[in-house]
Amino acid sequence: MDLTIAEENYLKAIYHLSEGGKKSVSTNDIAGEIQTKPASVSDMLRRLSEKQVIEYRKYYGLQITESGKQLALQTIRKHRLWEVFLVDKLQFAWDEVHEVAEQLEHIQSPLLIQRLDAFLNYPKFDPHGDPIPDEYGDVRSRPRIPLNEMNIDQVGQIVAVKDSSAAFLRYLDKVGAYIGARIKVLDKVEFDGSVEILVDQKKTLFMSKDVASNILVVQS
Amino acid sequence: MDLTIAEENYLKAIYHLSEGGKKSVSTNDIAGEIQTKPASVSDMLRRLSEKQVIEYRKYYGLQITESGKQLALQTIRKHRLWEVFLVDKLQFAWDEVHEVAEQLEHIQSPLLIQRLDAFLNYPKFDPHGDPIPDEYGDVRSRPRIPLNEMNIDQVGQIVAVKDSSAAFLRYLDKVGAYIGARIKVLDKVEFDGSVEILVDQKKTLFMSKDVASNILVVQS
DNA sequence: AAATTAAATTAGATATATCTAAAAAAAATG
DNA sequence: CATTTTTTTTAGATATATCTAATTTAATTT
Ligand SMILES: [Mn+2]
Ligand SMILES: [Mn+2]
Ligand SMILES: [Mn+2]
Ligand SMILES: [Mn+2]
Repeated sequence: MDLTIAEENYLKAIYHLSEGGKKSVSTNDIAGEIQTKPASVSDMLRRLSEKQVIEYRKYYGLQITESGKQLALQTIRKHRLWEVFLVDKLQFAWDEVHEVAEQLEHIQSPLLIQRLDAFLNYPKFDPHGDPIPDEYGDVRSRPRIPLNEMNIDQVGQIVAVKDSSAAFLRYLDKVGAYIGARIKVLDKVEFDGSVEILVDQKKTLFMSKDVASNILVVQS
Repeated sequence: MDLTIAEENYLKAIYHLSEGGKKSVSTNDIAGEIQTKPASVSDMLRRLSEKQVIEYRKYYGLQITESGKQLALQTIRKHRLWEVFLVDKLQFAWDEVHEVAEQLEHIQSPLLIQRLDAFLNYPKFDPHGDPIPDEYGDVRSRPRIPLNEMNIDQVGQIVAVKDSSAAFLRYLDKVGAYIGARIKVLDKVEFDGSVEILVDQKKTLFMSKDVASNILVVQS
């Protein structure tokens, strides 16, 4: 029982919103996530429910089913593998890959994904630091916290970004914050939550709380 | 003015049928080529005509326009580049690539194709020996003839296949006829048009006229 | 608790893409 | 050249996916 491209996009959005720590996923949330109107979402929820990838009671809410979760994870797996391909093999910048991966993730061919995975040397994370689910849908996720939650003098390493928009990623390129960079918190401003960090033991950076909260780190 | 995936598939079929040396392309031909019903074709011809990629008069026939030809060539370019990628980089066999390339050819990203072309080292031919149009739609086609039109004692090289079906390609694999192989015609049977050839100066092969007519060679 | 506001769904429309069955036009046949 | 056959198109139906506007349900406020 296959999903259409639209259904895959909706299901992926639902999965992301579900995992995003929100108690319940609303019709408006989904509409916001995939740039569509709530009326269209209601319609799609009915269809996804018929295909048993979500459980849905009108006006109450929805829950992704186990099979829905597996399908979403496979689409995410494909999306992230293609992103690695674009960056590692075709020299795309990390802010240029999203739209193309959004298309490539819908290509149907198990053999293709298996071979692509091998060709890329079984990567565990995509260019934005997000984990790549394996073929069984297992995700090995590292414990990671937003940079703004670190305390003064603590050290760590940037491992991912929460916001993958081109604007944010280009800003990070510009200031020299990249995945893998070692950082130390030099100062935190109580008033607005902004932070000052040392990158790679040589460069000092100021950033707003908003920016810092979209940078994910592992402490060391 | 963009085409949908279905429109791209129809236009590609029309282009192939037009180039195939046929004087005129019929509704039934198109239906046969893309596995659909003539009624659906009529409907699509009206739409392609509105988008000015074909000139179409009901019951009379159709002609692909210059802009239609360019669009078809770009889709063909993408299809063949992806085929090269699948075979050269992901170790697909030449009989496994068509279905996947049929999907990949519709991915929209000029940058992707430009980078893919460079990554593959600007290949001129796909795994079936078909020429890859350049980004301006120019095709450098070699003069090539069906193997069954060669005469006894003539020598040449296999450069392409006319039929790219998995069944035919697997047969060629089995008997050891591959693109690039040097051949010599040892014998031709007048009665049924079958031929006997020597491959790479060591292996002798018998093949029916039907098989030979689907193998394209350059004489040397 | 009634009234208001917000969220979600339904109704009805449009666009794409396909099909079967019927009708129309063109081609082939005697 | 009239008749039959084939080809092509149209009519009408179905499925997907989206929208706006109207309605319904739930949540919030007074
Ligand atoms: Mn997508
Ligand atoms: Mn990513
Ligand atoms: Mn295709
Ligand atoms: Mn090919």
